[in-house]
Amino acid sequence: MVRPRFAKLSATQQQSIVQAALDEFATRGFHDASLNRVIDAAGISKGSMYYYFDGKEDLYGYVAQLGLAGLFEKVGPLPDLDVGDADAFWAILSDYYLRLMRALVASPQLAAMLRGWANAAKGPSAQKAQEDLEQSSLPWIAEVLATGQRVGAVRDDVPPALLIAVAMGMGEAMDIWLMSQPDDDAALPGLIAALMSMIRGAVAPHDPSSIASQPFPASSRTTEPDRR
Amino acid sequence: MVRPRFAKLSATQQQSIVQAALDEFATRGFHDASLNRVIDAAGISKGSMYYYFDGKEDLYGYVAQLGLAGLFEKVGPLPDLDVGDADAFWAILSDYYLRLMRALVASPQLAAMLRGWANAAKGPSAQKAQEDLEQSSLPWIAEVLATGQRVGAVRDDVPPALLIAVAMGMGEAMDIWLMSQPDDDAALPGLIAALMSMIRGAVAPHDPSSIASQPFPASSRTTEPDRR
DNA sequence: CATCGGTTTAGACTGATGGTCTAAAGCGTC
DNA sequence: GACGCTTTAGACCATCAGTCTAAACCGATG
Repeated sequence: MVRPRFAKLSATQQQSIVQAALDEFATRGFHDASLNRVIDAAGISKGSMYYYFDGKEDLYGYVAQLGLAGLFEKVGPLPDLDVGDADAFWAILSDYYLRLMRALVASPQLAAMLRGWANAAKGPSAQKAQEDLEQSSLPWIAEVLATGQRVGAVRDDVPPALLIAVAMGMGEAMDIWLMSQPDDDAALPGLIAALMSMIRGAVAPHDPSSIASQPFPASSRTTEPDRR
Repeated sequence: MVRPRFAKLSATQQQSIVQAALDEFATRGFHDASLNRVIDAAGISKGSMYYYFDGKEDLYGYVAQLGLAGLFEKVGPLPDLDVGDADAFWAILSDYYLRLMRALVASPQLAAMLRGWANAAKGPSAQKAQEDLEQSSLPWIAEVLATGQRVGAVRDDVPPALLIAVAMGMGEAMDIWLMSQPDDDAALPGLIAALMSMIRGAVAPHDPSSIASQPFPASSRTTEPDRR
């Protein structure tokens, strides 16, 4: 944990450390960030750094938490969701999420830092390996989705890249969850069925009357076609 | 890329290297795996290792791809999905996924290795920092889900832990996708709406007649209640 | 003012990492 | 047997996160 001593530092000194850490973590991700560089940039000695923080993770945690706290302060607390029916629930949640993301987009450094925790954390180098691995599964998924759209099993009101990203996110979460379950072979089919019903729910076309979602604006279909 | 020279090695020597790498990566995750240990375990010299592989990521990529190839060989290719209506599409996909996960569960080392790429990769140490970070958001999400269930906005036929895992996976994917988009403030509301409609689709109760999902077996509700 | 004691800083040091490099050994071919 | 390419060995490098000791600082007390 952050040592309480840190709070006793002068505001400017606190900020120079936090800023140095933010810069480093945001640009290089957690894994490739160098504590030594942070120390240099902050203009303190190694001894001082370890006097204030338990280590790299501790520093990251502190800075991230600080950033998040600022974010939530800007956005305010989550409104009470228990005020009406399901539609009201989703409307409130949607609005809050929008405000949150707007605030996050407004602080690119924090965004980069948070994004980098699990992902860009694998620095520029290790990312290549993952890309290679994903490259083999990505066309696969894309094709499945395309087929799904053809047979009317998959919605087409959302940019395909987003559909793929979310589907992969779901898949990853499910895989990890499944792998962390006791391998009860008998329970597996039920679990898989539940998982697929969730994916289906997310990805299947919706009855427009039951879900009042405004149509997706075609303008922002400029979704990094270069990324492949 | 794996140097072609590697293929010229004797099968036993190839296997000793692959096995050593698999052991190391599976037990310690990518990040905490030590190439030096793999080299020792495989009984080769550093020079040889770097003569056959470009580096750590390369080795990981090769071993992972090898494992995946074996998996898909066992399971067979994805059947043609374009054979009927949406229901057929989902039925085929669901069945294939089930077979895939069964095969994966049957090879725990490969499972551990893949799981460890992004997640357990952060060794025992770094995990704590992430837990701390998630700890603050997890109860938050859990509460939102609970409220959602109360107002009928969230399904309750799936273990809450799974619901949370998948919802967080979706959220993470969306956040990263959103952050990687050009910040077109005007397009944001439309995007968020699309995202929320996907989450809603995944997480909302389904009309049982439209989605023939077998009810979730209450037996396997033993989903690590200790993890909190 | 002097001394004492806790707090803070400095930075040398440790053991480890992934990766590089050079020199030698192996070995097939002429 | 000698040449020349392939393969191996392992010393070496920069860098990393983290430890540790000794000095500097500084307020309180005599």
